[in-house]
Amino acid sequence: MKLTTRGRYAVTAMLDLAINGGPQPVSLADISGRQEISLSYLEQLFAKLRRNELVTSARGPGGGYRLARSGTEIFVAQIIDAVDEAVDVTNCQGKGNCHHGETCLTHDLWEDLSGQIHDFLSQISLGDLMERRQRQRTTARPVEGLLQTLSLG
Amino acid sequence: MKLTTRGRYAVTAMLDLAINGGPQPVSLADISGRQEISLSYLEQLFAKLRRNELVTSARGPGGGYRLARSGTEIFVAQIIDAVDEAVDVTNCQGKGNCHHGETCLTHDLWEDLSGQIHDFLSQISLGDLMERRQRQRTTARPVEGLLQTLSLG
DNA sequence: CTATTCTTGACTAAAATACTCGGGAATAGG
DNA sequence: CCTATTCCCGAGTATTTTAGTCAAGAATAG
Repeated sequence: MKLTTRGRYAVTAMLDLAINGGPQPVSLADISGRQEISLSYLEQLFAKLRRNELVTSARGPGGGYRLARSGTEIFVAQIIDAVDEAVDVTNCQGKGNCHHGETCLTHDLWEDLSGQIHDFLSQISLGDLMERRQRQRTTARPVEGLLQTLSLG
Repeated sequence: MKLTTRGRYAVTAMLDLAINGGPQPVSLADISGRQEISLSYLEQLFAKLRRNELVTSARGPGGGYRLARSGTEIFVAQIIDAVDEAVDVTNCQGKGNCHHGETCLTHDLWEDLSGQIHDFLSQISLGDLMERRQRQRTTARPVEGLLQTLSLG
């Protein structure tokens, strides 16, 4: 699990799709305009999102992308996994060629840590993000503790 | 909050220090040998760790680094923050120059997400990691659910 | 037929990462 | 004092990743 701007782009684009889409597809040109992400870059991202079956596509005029399923069934972790392919936990990937056994331990450790983060992001769906957005719009309260109720409540 | 290999290097090195250190300092050469991280790279990382007051240093023969305080008082988030300076949440950093207000929303959203992860990693100390390592050594059980008891229990 | 939109692959500029190198400054031990 | 050891610091560099361009093509609605 990596946490980079690319992941943010992808989540942003998917959220745009969740908000502005529905039965009718949304073109990448639209998303590009709204979110100010270059069209060609979006194309690359969506190629991956499609391969990971998070979106479906329709060609031709009026075409575009649709969520492959309901926003409540698409999770942030899935989106990030789709575009930010897993970090290679370098050196000794299970090869056991570590010197004193120590090295491998710290790798396991890191894997576990990112696993925990992964689990955490696996609990947050696009639906949750939309719901929160709604709340933020209606009530003009400052941002506080996103998802307290969702994941750790 | 970013999650990269540099952060892993730093956590690994700090854990090495926590394990192999004590009242007497540990030289970077030692850590470099054990963890197979280049000495010069370690120097760069430890310069940051020192500036962030996570370690103290002693020059001259027999010198090296010590944890600035007990391992139970040093948290993974602090280590990562020290070496992986915060991502700039690009575009419109609070400038409000976003088009439809949508862009800023997704940025807030991402900030909140990484904030959550930050909080999570703020709960895990070097002491916790050492404790876990101990458990793993004594009992030869497969790795499972690191920190369940710690953070989400 | 044509404009629109996805699809693909190759290529590129810029940034970040993971280093190297060289010199210096402090200090423990002789 | 001398010397080896160790931290300290800045500059430079190779590699990788990121973010983005470009060009050609295939599907399809109207």
